[in-house]
Amino acid sequence: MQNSIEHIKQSLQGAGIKATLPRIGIYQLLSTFKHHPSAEELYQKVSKKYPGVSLATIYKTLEVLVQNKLVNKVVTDEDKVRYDFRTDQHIHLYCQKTNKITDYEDPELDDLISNYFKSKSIPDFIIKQIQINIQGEKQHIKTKKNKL
Amino acid sequence: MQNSIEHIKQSLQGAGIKATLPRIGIYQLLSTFKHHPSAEELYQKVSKKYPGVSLATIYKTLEVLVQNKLVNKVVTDEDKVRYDFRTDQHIHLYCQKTNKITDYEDPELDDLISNYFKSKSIPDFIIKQIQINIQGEKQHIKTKKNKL
DNA sequence: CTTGATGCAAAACGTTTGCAAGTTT
DNA sequence: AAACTTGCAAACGTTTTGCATCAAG
Repeated sequence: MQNSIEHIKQSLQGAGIKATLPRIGIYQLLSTFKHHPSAEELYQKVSKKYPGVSLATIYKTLEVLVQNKLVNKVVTDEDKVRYDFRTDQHIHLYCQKTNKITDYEDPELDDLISNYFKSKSIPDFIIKQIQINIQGEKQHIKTKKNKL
Repeated sequence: MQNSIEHIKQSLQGAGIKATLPRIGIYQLLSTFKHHPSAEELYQKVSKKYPGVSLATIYKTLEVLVQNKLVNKVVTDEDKVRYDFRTDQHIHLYCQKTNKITDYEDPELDDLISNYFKSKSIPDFIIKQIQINIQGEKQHIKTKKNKL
């Protein structure tokens, strides 16, 4: 299993940081989300499994994970920062109804963009990263009486 | 002149909000920037022309402008929110050296993306807006001994 | 004159910090 | 045992709020 405790532990140790219980819990939990939660949401969820973990530890841990490139920060129009288990280049879908951020996989679009910038460069600007965010509304399809 | 006091006043009144001195000052000042300043930066600059304007008013005014679609919010990896005079779809360049955000005009890329999504849609997701941000480093070209 | 905007100071919010006590290696 | 991590509570920086005063329509 990809995100087993053992695997999580190894990721942490591989990054050269101690595999403490709060870290394992937070990093593992994050790996299970399809959306990208805030520190507060992680705190709520982690607390269920590991009661006593403080919010400060959530923040400190997330910062360590980000510094060690195990996790990515995601900013939003909202106040709070979100965290993403994935650190590779991908597209984010922002649902304006639920405020949830999810991933969108589209290698074709990735290619389109990167090919475009191979031929065209921006004057006096060295491109390090191209970020694409798609805002919109997720449709929650019901099996019966489909609202769409 | 595009961004004259008169023109600014009309924009405010056209949006149905009172054209007060702080609003005129803030909105006009914002129109003159090539980058996208924070509330604090606007406060510093506005204060020079209109001493006595409070930071709270800057925030309240910006919120009103955003609500009335005269100004756009821009989020960054940093703590603070930035504000953009332009409300039409365009690309942002984030300079990682100076933390400045500037506009990048590329109708060709805009077309490329919008054409792409005409043929391809995202399952269960209604696209409202596509945002492209380019992170990188602005090169400050010297006249002689060009570093590039 | 009516309505809505301003300024002030206080509060709120997410996030960070210092430090003593506790864990991991 | 050494080095690092944790929890707590207090501090932080940005943004918001309540309310009395003031300005715009």
